[in-house]
Amino acid sequence: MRYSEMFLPTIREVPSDAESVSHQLMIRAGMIRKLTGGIYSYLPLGYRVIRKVEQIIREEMNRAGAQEVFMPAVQPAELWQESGRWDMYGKELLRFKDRHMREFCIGPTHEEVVTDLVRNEIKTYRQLPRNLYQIQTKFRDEIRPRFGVMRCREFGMKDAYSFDADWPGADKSYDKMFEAYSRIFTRCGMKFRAVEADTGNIGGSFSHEFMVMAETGEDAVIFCSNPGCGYAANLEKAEIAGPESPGAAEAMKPLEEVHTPDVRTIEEVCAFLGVKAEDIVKTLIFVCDGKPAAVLVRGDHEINEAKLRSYLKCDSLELAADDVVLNVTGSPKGFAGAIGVKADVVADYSLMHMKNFVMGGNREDYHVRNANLERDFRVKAFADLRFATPLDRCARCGSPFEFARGIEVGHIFKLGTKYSKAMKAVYLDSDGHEQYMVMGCYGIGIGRTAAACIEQNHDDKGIIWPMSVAPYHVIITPVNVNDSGLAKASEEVYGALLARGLEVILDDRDERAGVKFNDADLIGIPLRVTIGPKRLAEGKVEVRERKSGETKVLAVPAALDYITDAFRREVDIKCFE
RNA sequence: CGGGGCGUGGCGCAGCCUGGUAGCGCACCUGUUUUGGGAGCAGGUGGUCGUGCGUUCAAAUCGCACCGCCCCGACCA
Repeated sequence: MRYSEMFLPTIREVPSDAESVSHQLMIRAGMIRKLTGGIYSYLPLGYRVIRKVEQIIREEMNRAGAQEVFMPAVQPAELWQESGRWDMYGKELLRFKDRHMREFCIGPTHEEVVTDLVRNEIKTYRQLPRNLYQIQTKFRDEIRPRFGVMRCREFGMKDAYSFDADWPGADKSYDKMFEAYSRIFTRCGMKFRAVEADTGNIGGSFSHEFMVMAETGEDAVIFCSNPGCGYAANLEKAEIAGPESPGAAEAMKPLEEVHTPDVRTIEEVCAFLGVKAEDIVKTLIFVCDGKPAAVLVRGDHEINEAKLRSYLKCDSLELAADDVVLNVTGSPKGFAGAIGVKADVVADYSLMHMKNFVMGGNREDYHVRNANLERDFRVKAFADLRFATPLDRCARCGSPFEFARGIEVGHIFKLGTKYSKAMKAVYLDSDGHEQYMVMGCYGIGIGRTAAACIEQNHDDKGIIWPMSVAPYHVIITPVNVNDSGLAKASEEVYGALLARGLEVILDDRDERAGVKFNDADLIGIPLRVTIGPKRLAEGKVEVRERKSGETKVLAVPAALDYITDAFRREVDIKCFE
């Protein structure tokens, strides 16, 4: 493509409303433009990258035996009522009515539609397993879209759904997708880790997230430092080694109420009473499916709501409002404790052996010292309810954890029979008995993958595309298009590279060399051929690699071969043989 | 939804406090000189100052309301 004819508006200045590197660069490189909050257009350059990512996904999904379908974005409410998610999904689900006042939504995901499709067509174990996938636009009315295409409301997603006759089969389908995802993100040129994750409102028994490692990632992940163990998980999910063994027996001291006027936070309590955060027990009141619950953790720990939600097995969970706190504890916020609280009490494992601790007094401006389990209050159950800290140890092997940040580009779930039961997706087994299909579902955010790729592959001049997803492989930069010799040579190189099947930009704009070099760097084309008067007089051109900055001066035929080799070398996936 | 910030040519901003002429850089158009890392000179196009109501002789500027956007929290590919 000739640059002079392209719709490629690059921007020199950093847009003021873009925060993350990938967001800034996607706008500056003319890949995307915002239509409205969380809704973006892809311009030609951006869309080429999207199509490259999609193509890699297609190839790997097909290789793994999945088949591509295309399901509707608009979905009837009845299906969602059948699965129970019409009421559960919340405000993220964009709902509307048609002219007959029938209710619909725009699909944020497609478990309902695909389950409906499969239950109507698959009748026997002989037709299983099947894996159907699509690449399609989803809409999730996110509370706060941000970072451009990284977290937006309308976005492209590859979603796949597997249907198996039994659990071992479903495990096999899951493993195949795990393998396919690993190949996909490797081919996209990214460093990633698969980590165990919380299943959220998709549901199911088990899941892995594919995390692209980046300091700017929204997710915290932990890894076991022992390579032989290999445990890795989202911080939300990360299991902490169970209760420690009891320390030296300490005698219980008498409970003592202390006046602590206007002392509410852990920091304030520490300062006022001269105690350490780990000597305090923090009491938070939650409302779980309409019922209050008091949750206890040590003062230096944070409650993990995802763990709490899964432990309590509740659909809705939120911190209690002020009036509920007053009602349950008898005091305003800041003085809640477990003694005499009008709610079930659950506590983190770390409390099991605590003695003589400080906690809220359930009375305004009072705390208590020397509180003790059993003697002063009862805990209904102990569980792992908090976030891991750098002091914690791996639950599997006892080694220390390492912390990192990542961007969730893919998520695979073992759904089990959640949807097949709710929607009666059944088949007849070889004995003629009706059985529920065992499902899995597997998502990849397309735009997010492209954005994550930029987060990992850029420098201060712009994007550095891996060859496999680059919008073009080569850009030819004649230093001066008004020089007829340079123009002619550029056209020849352009034609020759196209003939070799490469995707090429010829920067035929009447701009100064510096402008063209900067644009080429910004949009991140992996290889640049510079054609200038001095080299050309010797029949030579320069080939520069974007990533390394390495420049080779070569005669034209040698340059063509070098470029072709570099292309093959980088797109070739050696890592899988 | 709660907390914070911002809306002024396409982009980045100043002006607002202390009401009275809309201004700067980049981009864009014309001419000219230039041509290997974002050129120089000369001339030029383009703005309902987010929207509405109010205060005032007079509002980008003061007040109120609304809308939009960005950042921080609960969601997720």
